[in-house]
Amino acid sequence: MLKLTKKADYGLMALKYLAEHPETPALSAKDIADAYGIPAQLLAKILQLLTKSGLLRSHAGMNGGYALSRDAREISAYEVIHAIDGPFFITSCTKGAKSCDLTPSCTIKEPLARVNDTIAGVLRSISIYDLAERETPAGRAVAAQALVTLTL
Amino acid sequence: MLKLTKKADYGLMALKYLAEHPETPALSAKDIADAYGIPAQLLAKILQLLTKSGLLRSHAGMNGGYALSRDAREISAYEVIHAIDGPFFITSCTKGAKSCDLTPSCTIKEPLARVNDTIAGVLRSISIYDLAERETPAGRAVAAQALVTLTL
DNA sequence: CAGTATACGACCGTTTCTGTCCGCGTTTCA
DNA sequence: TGAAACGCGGACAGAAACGGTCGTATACTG
Repeated sequence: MLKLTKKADYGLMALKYLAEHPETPALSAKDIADAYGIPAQLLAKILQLLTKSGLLRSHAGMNGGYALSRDAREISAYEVIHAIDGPFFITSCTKGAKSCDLTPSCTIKEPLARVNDTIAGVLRSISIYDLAERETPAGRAVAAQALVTLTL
Repeated sequence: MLKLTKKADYGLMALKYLAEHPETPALSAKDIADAYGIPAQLLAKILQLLTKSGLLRSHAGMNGGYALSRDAREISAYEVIHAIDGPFFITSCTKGAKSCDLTPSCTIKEPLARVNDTIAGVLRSISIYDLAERETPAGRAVAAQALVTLTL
């Protein structure tokens, strides 16, 4: 419940890794998988999803692999999660048009939809660059600050 | 992914329903289940969990049922979700002490933990009362405002 | 051509989720 | 006192999601 899938996790890790190696033209799925000790074939599929969503660019053949298609600052965690796990919904019901069938049941869904938007906003405010930042000096102020207002 | 379970949903709906009927001394699981058209036996178990967590008070026997143990304003959505689905974690790894086994893999977990806290904070700022509020005049200002600061 | 890499679909084992069943204890009321 | 209405709690089964693997086709490099 309210948990990222491992796929999304892996995807974020992979993008982070790519963001940390901007010098190399491309990194293969295996390279990244080895770096983190995650299943290579699974990672490959995740990277393919990210490629289809336009977050990565791929190149086959020797010395091929994947590279970020934009600056790490311009890729949000939300985009990554959305690309991998599909549309983002807190509730099981609120899936597009057809809500909870009949029954005026889900009067609760409306406020929860706002919560959903709030969380999505938080995720949107976080970029891969934010995740990739190495050392975080204790005394340092805020690197990224997301002001979110939840209005019920 | 990042989705509430139906149980949590049902739990929130049930508490909302109870909050909307403060006059009645107690409502049975069946009453609430019928009101929303959800499986009665399943709801019963959910309400039992909420009772064990101290959010509800139960009374057996005829005309028994459940009632809020505190004012609806004093029960947060977070408490409900936590009571039903257990500890709240965005990531699969961050479960207490033992993180992602070996490999310095999850350097990504640290920033995500903050996201986790942020979301938890949002959920904590929402009470059952907020959910239960009926009409929300379009022109009305904010009913509840949660200012959340995400610091990466 | 040989080697390396992505692309993509099929498949499977495990876990989690949802929902049901059943027997038990408790309270109320006739 | 006994039946009915209710909460309590374990066991369990079907369904779906998840995590991961395999095999094969395709694309690029040298």
